Amino acid sequence: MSALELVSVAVATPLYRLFDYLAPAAMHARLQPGVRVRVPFGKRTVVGVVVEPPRSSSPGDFKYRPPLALLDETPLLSADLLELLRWAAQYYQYPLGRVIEAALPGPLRRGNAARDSSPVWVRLSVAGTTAKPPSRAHRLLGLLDELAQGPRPDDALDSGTLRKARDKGWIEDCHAPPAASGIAADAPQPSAAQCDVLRELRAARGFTVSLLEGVTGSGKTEIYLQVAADALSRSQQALILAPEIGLTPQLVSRFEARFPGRVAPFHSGMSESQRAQSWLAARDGRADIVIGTRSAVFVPFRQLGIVVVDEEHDASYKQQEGFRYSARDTAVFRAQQWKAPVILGSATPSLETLANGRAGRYRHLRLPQRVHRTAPPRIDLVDARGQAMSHGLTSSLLATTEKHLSAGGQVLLFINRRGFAPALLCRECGWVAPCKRCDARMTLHRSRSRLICHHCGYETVVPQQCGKCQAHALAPVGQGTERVEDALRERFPNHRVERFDSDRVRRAGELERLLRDVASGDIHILVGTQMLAKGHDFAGLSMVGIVSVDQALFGVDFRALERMGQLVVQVAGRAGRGTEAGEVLLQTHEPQHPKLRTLVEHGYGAFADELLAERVGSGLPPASHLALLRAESLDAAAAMRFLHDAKAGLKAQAGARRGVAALGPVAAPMERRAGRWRAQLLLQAEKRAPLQRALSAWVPGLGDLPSARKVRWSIDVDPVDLY
DNA sequence: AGCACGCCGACT
DNA sequence: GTCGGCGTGCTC
Repeated sequence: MSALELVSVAVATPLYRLFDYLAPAAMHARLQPGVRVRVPFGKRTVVGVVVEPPRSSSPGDFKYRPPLALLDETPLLSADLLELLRWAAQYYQYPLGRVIEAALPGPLRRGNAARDSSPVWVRLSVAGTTAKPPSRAHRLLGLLDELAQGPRPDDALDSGTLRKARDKGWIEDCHAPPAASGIAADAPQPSAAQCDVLRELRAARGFTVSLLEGVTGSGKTEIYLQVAADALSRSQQALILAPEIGLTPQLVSRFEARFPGRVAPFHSGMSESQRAQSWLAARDGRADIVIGTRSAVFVPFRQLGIVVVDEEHDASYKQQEGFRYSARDTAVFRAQQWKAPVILGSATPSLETLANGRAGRYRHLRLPQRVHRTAPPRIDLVDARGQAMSHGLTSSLLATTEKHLSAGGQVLLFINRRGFAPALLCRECGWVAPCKRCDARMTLHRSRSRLICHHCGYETVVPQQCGKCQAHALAPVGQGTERVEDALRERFPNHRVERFDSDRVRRAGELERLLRDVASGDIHILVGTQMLAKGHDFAGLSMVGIVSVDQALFGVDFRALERMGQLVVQVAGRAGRGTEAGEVLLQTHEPQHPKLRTLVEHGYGAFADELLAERVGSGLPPASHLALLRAESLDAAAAMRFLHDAKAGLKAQAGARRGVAALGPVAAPMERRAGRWRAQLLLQAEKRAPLQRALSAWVPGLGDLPSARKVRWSIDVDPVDLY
């Protein structure tokens, strides 16, 4: 062995390569893959991760620099985590250093020690139990009172008061009370359908993927709880993914109630240091169940035994910028790594997952019945053609709303559009207020008296005159949540109407507060966007009105219809009280649209089958595999030029592109956005392997094209939309 | 991405 | 005479 060895280090840069450092003999044994090092990088110092075992150097290697410091005694990233990250970097064509950066919680990414800094617990000392602080020392008294109930973690208490109490000798550190081992006894008796599903799941050995199809309220969460219990009883851990933080608290509390002290949450609503704690707790086996959003799929485990992806169809599992991974697909890879089963749960499975089920790659399990309710809601179409409309609401929709309100029911009206109106039109000349930075119309937000572009955030005051003919004839066209909210307030002045969208519900906790008012019956009419479509159970909701889905029927994106169907079924699922089925009305100007008819007459399954058949016919996913090279630039022609060069580069790679078609480049459906001109090149392949081969040979060199200088580009493997 | 180097316009 | 614009080159 030579005195100096080379180590390959992944550094967070956009470069598709590793960097070698020359390590002194004293470091060799400890420079194992997964260890973090502080290294000089250009003029900076950065934290990198060793990704290859050290190898011997040759005399010509003097150009390399030594690492400045070794940051871990034992690898921070286990071999299996590193394997996962390497797979993701390869599959999604993103530099390994940046993949690692995205997978590590902030403190660990910055090189902080990987130690358990979970809170110290404190309790009353013997002296503390009889302590008599002066009655004016409110805080001190409060602390002693609280500790009289039992030990508390110090991070939940005021540090100044703690210090005073420590100085007096009234409190002392202690161990955290042991987490209740095993499982709280309140697991309900599973239904017959749940028993069938559980029997199927338990019969499986090793890696299997199961699609668990079940409507809202069919008891999917109980299945997750039971399979997690199975894993825990084998001393294995569980990973549970949910699409949004908004839904995680409920899931966390149900798991926390069943498995006290054994759950580690992991989502963007937590502080970075809390996330680092959960990450380390799972890695070291101190936490048995990790529940989190997308990024939790990269949390390391000591012994992973089950993976659950709830609402697997949800688009938020796909990261839409930077490292564009799919947490659902990555979760499947993880389960395979651990030879563990994975459950993909949904009432409205994605076409990808359904196709895998039809092909026999995934098992398809069903929970057909609602546990507490009878029939799933029927959806009735309301023909809006020729009907009198008031702010987008037909008189029949309003009449049904009135019927339910007077019967004491609550009503949800769904519109997938924020603001008052999606356009401001001149009735004289037809001019529509445009965004000056995008190929888009400005949305009128009347409550704030602003025009706002929903694509770039650009805002202006509301103009009084037409921008073209100066006429004072501007009128809002179409409707958003604000307008429907106003219309309902006017029509039902004695009922409380609340709006649920990201404008109204800005701060954390606000949604919870409003939902409490819904639960208590204070709110009678809920108007909102997809925020209302997910998760929340509304016990008193007897009617759901879908104001419009017509844009989706003619949407440019190939997934527009699929998403429409999922959204409609999810929103419709909110309706129903106790054992009464709810009433669901879907208002449309296209009541004869064949897809809409299939959806309401034959249900999501038949609807999905039709869409799948069409995808096969048109060669779109899941019948093919796509990768999208996007580029944007302030210069109108630069993005297109780069994509042409990129395409020429692909064609030059003779062998590599067999089985891969390159379509375009074409201007993006919205060519100008936020002042940038955008274009895209689509790669399409029947099989994944040739696409992957072509990408690996092609993407790492794209940044070296001279025309890449003037553009921002990105590659999106398995894109969810083509915008 | 950072960060530095390098070569041409409006300011104390 | 300089401060600073962003083109272009490099990162073990």
